[in-house]
Amino acid sequence: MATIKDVAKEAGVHISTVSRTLGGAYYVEPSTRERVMQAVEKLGYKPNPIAKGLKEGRTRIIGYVVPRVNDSVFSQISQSISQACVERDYMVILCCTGEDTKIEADYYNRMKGKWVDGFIIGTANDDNRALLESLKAENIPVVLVTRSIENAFNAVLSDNVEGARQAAKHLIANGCKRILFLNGNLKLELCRERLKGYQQGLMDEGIPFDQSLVCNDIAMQWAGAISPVKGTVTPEQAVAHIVSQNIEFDAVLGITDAVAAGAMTTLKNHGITIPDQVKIMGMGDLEIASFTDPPLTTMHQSADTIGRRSVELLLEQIESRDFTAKTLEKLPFTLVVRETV
Amino acid sequence: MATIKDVAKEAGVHISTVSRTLGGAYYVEPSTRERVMQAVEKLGYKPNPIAKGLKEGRTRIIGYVVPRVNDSVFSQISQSISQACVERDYMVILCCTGEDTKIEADYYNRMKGKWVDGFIIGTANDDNRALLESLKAENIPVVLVTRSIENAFNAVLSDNVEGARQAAKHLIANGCKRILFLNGNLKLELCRERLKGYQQGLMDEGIPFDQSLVCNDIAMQWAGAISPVKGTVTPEQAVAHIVSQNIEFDAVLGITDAVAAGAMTTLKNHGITIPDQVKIMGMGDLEIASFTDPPLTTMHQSADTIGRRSVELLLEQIESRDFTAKTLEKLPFTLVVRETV
DNA sequence: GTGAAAGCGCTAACAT
DNA sequence: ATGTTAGCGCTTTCAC
Repeated sequence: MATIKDVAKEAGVHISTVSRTLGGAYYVEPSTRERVMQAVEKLGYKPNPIAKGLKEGRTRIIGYVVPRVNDSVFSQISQSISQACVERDYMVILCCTGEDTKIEADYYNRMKGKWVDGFIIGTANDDNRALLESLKAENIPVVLVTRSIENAFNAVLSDNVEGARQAAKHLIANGCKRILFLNGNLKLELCRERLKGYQQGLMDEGIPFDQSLVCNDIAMQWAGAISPVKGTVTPEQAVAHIVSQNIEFDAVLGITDAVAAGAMTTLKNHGITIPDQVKIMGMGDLEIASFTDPPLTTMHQSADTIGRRSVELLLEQIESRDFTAKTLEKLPFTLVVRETV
Repeated sequence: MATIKDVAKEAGVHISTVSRTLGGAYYVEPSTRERVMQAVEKLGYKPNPIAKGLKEGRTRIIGYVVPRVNDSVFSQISQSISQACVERDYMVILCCTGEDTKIEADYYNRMKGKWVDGFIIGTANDDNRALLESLKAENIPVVLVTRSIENAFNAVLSDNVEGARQAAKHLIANGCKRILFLNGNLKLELCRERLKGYQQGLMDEGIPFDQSLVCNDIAMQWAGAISPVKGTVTPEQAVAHIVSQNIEFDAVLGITDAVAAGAMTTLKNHGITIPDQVKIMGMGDLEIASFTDPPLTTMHQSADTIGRRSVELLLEQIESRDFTAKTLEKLPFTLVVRETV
């Protein structure tokens, strides 16, 4: 690897001249510049970003923290984050925490300061809030994705209340009156919000809320992707339980597509026809939604936009060196009608 | 952020003493060590890995290059790579190329040398071979995942020939004689190998190979994940075409689960029953395989193992500074019988 | 307009 | 056993 020294020698100038030539913001004699550029070309010189970062106190690296990338939503978001960063000449350092707060704490400790210029974080829940607060206290730029914590942090996510509300209303508009809501862990603001939206949808249409139609703590991801999280129930188990209790319902709203798909499987196994006897909706619109039978009607979440906006927001802060802004961007869901409603 | 200087001042020693205390391999007076450790604790000091890397010429970062992370296989592999690296105190820098060789070339140029200690690469195809060769020529440790290029590079991947062969044989064992093989782009060694395995399976069982039962250039991923790749056909289109041509077949082997699932949808739309009239198999055993109706019989690929082994192999090379080893690890597929065969 | 030199945080060879 | 110092590759201030 050629260094700045090699280039300087090759061009017969001092290293600082090379640095200035490449830095752009200085005037160098055109003929000198020419020679330098030729040397750069010849040696295939690329400035060493580590040395640069050490000097400048900036690295053009961002830290990206998620529970797991093999989650349909995060894999989509990761993709768009990666692309957005490539375009802007930033690097992404990935950390999958598996929702383990210790691993996460460790990562922040190692990365903050000199390693990364800021973080994009997809792990926000009630457990790691203190961690996030301490990042903020140290003035480290942070953008949350997919999840938020009150209005305390920059975040870009889907409008969960509104999305769930529209889902409920779509179901009701199609004649449903008793909608089973398969929810995740209420530690996640996301789950609390979707629950709220579900309730609002009911209320909008004058349908009474029935607590026995809400199941919490459903595993939100495909079971194969993760070792089962304790305190969690598969959608299949939940639906089987509900059915065995003879609780009446004419629709299922899954907090994610995976949940809806799981529910669908169990329903079909019980000989319940979809959408005739029970209608189903998911939220997310990810891969499986198009492969279930019948294909799943769901609320489409713009994962790409979430990813792209999060890096825009973060880099804006980093580059302006202004960490005071607090933006909460809520992107709309859109209804995708397939065949389960 | 506390630096080594701050710690030295706090402990009343020279910075090199701090460095030695932390480095471990040197003897320092226990009382001194004690004071240093207390200062470290008090200040929450973490060595700056950038400075360290600059000095040592190593970064404990590995570059991870994939076409896209929002691909079921790669998202699984990424997850296990990330975990394996966390355990070993390495960082992962992610680059999604979108199969764009220019982006890829750029990334290597920027990263190699001082940025990363080595690469894990999931993009190998006939187009970027020169790029990979040049990495090798520069003595940069590389491990290929999921794909290989002859035996020219370290690689860990599934045994594609054997996997496809077993799939074909399983179909034949279940009475199939005319197996439609929906293949991807032959630029990928992976596709060439699976084709070969398919043919071997046929041969093993004395079934004649019929070229008209092979479709190449099928899009291997879920269409929603990516903008359609040109020169590519969806499995749905391919099957519709075959059916319209009245080509007879009693089974479909999809090069991936997504392909098999797409085929299944089209068949069902044509009123063909599965598995009665046509049996279906995929390869990979990823999320969608459990959600199709009927659930897909497929060859399970151990994505986790691929990820974990690839980092083990890479770090072995990096840490031994011996880049001459050439390991080609082929992991077995295992048959997962569900309901489409 | 360009060269010299300091310094970013750290490690390792060399003194003491 | 510990302090001193050079140097990793780069940017930037200061001279000339």
